[in-house]
Amino acid sequence: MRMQDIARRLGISAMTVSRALKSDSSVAPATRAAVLKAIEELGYVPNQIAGSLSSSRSGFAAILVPSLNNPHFSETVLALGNALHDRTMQLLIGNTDYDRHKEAELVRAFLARKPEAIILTSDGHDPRILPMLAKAKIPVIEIWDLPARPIQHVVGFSNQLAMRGLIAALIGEGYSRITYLGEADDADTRGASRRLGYCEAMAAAGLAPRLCSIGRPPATMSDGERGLETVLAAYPDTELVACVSDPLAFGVIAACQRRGWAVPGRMAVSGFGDFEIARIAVPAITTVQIDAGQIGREAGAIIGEAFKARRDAMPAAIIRPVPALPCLRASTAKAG
Amino acid sequence: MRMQDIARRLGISAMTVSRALKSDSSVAPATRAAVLKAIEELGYVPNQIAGSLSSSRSGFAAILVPSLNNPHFSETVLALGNALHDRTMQLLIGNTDYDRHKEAELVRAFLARKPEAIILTSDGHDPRILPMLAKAKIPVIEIWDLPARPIQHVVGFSNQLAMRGLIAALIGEGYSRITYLGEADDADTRGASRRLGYCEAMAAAGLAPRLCSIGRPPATMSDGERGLETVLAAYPDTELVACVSDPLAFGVIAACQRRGWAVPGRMAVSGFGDFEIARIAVPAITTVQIDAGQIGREAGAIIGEAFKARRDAMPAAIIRPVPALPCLRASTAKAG
DNA sequence: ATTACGTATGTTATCGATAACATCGTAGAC
DNA sequence: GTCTACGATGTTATCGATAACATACGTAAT
Repeated sequence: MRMQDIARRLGISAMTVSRALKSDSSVAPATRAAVLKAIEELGYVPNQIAGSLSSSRSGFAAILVPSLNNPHFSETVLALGNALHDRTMQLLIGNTDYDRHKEAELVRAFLARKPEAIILTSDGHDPRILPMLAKAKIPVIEIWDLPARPIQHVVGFSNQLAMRGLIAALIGEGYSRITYLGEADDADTRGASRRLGYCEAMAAAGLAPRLCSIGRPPATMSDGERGLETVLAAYPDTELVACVSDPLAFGVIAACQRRGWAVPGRMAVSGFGDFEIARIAVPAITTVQIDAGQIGREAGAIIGEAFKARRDAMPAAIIRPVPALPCLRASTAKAG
Repeated sequence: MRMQDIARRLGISAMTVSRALKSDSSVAPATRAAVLKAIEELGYVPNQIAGSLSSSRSGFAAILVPSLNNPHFSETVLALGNALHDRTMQLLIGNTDYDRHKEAELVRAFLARKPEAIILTSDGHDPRILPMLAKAKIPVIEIWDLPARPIQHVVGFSNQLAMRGLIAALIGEGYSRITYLGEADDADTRGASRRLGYCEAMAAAGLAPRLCSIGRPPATMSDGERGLETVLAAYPDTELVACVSDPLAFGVIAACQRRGWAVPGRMAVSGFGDFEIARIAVPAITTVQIDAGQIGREAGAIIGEAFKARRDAMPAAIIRPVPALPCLRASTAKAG
């Protein structure tokens, strides 16, 4: 069924049907009512593929996340989806699985569908995507970090500074034998940034870095449970395990509790991200607070601004930092 | 840039370029190599919108989930995405937010993009989507439950039977003052099914149901933390809180621990779904085991079968049950 | 009364790839 | 050596909506 069929049925032209479906175009109220009624009765669903080809507006934006399973990214995706919904745009979601090659493949596949904007989460990209993105001439937004050399717009924070701040605060609390537990793979440069931040904070306090790693990202609760062994094998005198993320920290805490070790007391643990679990867990987990939803909303706002700017010309790159502050909780409390 | 441009550059026709990009069509190896080289050099990305309109194959499937934030659904989505990737299909993801109206809106919006299959997660649908789905003439797969009146294909399990089985097992362990904690809103009929299963198991044991509810779905850890109060206010003698999901159960356990109550011992808690947290938490949480990934993979397989069947005609509805068995863990262990 | 303009609608061309059909050459069969 | 068949490629029509332009009519301004 095509617009043509609706039109013929009403003795009007397809163009009028098309116009009746756009709220801003001029159609007599009676005509519009008749069209909508016919569409409803016939259960007609317009073919947006044809519409997109003709109008060269696809009506969606694409977002690539490293892991949909990560509640943080899904919260960002959700918030962005809602923001776009208000602009009657849909969101196409891609999962890169922390893999640059897969990301490049997805970028190509998505660009083939002509998104009106694209949001990238990982910051270390396959260099081949840059020319493709440039040619696409659409807003590109990198989120969840502050890349050294941004492609275009950015909404994020410095993972390095954030982790450095957290570790510095913990050193301030009196900890010194702090061991870092994170991913081995440098493909996740957010993880690498955090590790670097840890090293800097240690160095600033005159302490040697103590690094341990689980496998490749994402860092899961199960990784944390196993990770405690790794940490103790390498640095038996560890008094605080600084984890690359909250779920990993939760796993470490669980492993401690299984051994009958008090957290804090026998062992302190910190995370990163302020996942829900960090607030609910007993003990509550010291972490770095990030508002994942805000990142999504800001990205949505930038898309809106970019479209407005395109009309007025002058699409300047927007760098929008979001806060990422240490939040000390029970898991690293010093025995009072 | 169009295929035409690539073609002209090589002195061939656009059709040959098109063919060079399909691996199964007959093109001279030298020609194909030249085309691929030119495409690479020019950074050409085919316009799939035009391709879809022409070939009437959009190359993607759509899935609607109630909540992307729920790690279970995101695992299903992930597994399905991988399964489809092998068929060079992409996955368009929609979030219904446990809202039938929103679901209907998304179904319409997705169908406008002509997906080649559609997967629905919630089982209580807005009746208006049925004619639209029927007209679309594509495979429809309902997942995560066994609907009383399936639209077409199904991959899932009976939430009602699963919860009944779990509660029966717990009654078998010697519990009787079991209070159910779940969502209030009937829009989430999976939750309603589980509640019903609980009621049946209690009735079968001659016990009166003890129902408490948090707000509308999804049930979060925070809801669980608050939920303990609700339970104790209504049924102060509760010895086991049976929760609609694992995160909720975790919240209840955390609330108990904050009060200094031993779990189990002073209070037992069960969940549903076998989320990672159920295995890692201390104590590990008694739950119903579901393989969320398997549901996604099976759905992917059904899409494959449906396409094969379409060629051979005869698209019979496939009902594929997946296991959902009680798994008793420490959180409901009786003091030995 | 006439011009001008705006609203409601129709007509035609177009978006870019691909299906379907047409053509040409050449390798192998007899 | 001629015929057949198929592999490689070109040509044309098409998918369905919409942009752009065209038309017709009515109303307000002069």
